[in-house]
Amino acid sequence: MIKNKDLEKELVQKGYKITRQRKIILDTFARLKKRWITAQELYEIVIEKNPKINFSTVYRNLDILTRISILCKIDKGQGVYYYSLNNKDHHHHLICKLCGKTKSIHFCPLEYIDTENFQDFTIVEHKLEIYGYCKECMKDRLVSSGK
Amino acid sequence: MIKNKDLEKELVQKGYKITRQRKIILDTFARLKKRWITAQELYEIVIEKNPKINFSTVYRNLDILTRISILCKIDKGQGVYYYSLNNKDHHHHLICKLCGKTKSIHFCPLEYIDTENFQDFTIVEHKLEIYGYCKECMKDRLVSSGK
DNA sequence: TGCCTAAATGCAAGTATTTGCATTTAATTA
DNA sequence: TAATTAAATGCAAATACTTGCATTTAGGCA
Ligand SMILES: [Mn+2]
Ligand SMILES: [Mn+2]
Ligand SMILES: [Zn+2]
Ligand SMILES: [Zn+2]
Repeated sequence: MIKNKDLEKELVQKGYKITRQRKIILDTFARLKKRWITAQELYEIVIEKNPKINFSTVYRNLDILTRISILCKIDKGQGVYYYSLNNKDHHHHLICKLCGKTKSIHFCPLEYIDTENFQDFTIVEHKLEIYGYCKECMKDRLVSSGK
Repeated sequence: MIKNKDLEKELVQKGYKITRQRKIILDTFARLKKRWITAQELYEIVIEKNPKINFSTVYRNLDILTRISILCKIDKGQGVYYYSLNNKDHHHHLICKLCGKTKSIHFCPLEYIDTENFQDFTIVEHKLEIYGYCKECMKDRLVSSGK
């Protein structure tokens, strides 16, 4: 169970203020657990509790929460970003190009890369996303292509 | 030397038409060699030769050329995409967060991933980008932080 | 060469996200 | 508790990119 109180503590500790808007946003993600939502979907949930919250406040909070790793932000290839509570452990994603389903993988390329070859480049971040078809969607593809 | 005639041949072979607009775009990338440019920069070069070419034509062509791997598209983290002629070999990028310089690397995570573990997921694409600081920018950072 | 048609373009409107700036507010301190 | 102030918010405009639809055009064929 993810407690929004813990998330608030983390924010305070990093010097951010706990605003009414931010509380609602954190609370929403805590209740959604690991479900992925878009900025638009978050906005719609959030205005139920505070009808005058602004879209740019939503975006600014998504940005901060992502940068401090409370949220995870992914591009499912649909022209919109998806957000959800981040796992504590470092991971990447498999993303189904058809249904958008995602799966975390604990493989990380940085463990395999020969960083000795990059003395002249200091790595600070990386992004790996793997796209394809999940089992179910692959089945559908085979069927519709006449097996 | 990259010849735009070769690029045109590739397009024809894949069933695309060679329009006046497309010729100018291909020619521009061929002449720029491996320099990275944004859609805006391309548009500005291209209207010199045909002042009535439309921005959406530029975007649509960038999209097609990227999808068929004639161009490579990267996110340097500045809120705009950069495009350049693609290498023929599969590669990924190191991107400097300060000056935007990029370096191709021929390391690919898919060679290290244990695909046996993903029988239930069919991989068709992947995206790896590594961000950090290049030698020069790292030097500047060390200096400005008081060595 | 002229006709035909699918593909490409132009244009205008739409979408997702970001930003500048004036105002409000959370949290610190007196 | 009231005063202070940096951070956060609201609002409106900007940016980067995409899309629908009417029109044009490349390239195949008679
Ligand atoms: Mn994640
Ligand atoms: Mn590349
Ligand atoms: Zn799927
Ligand atoms: Zn640099």
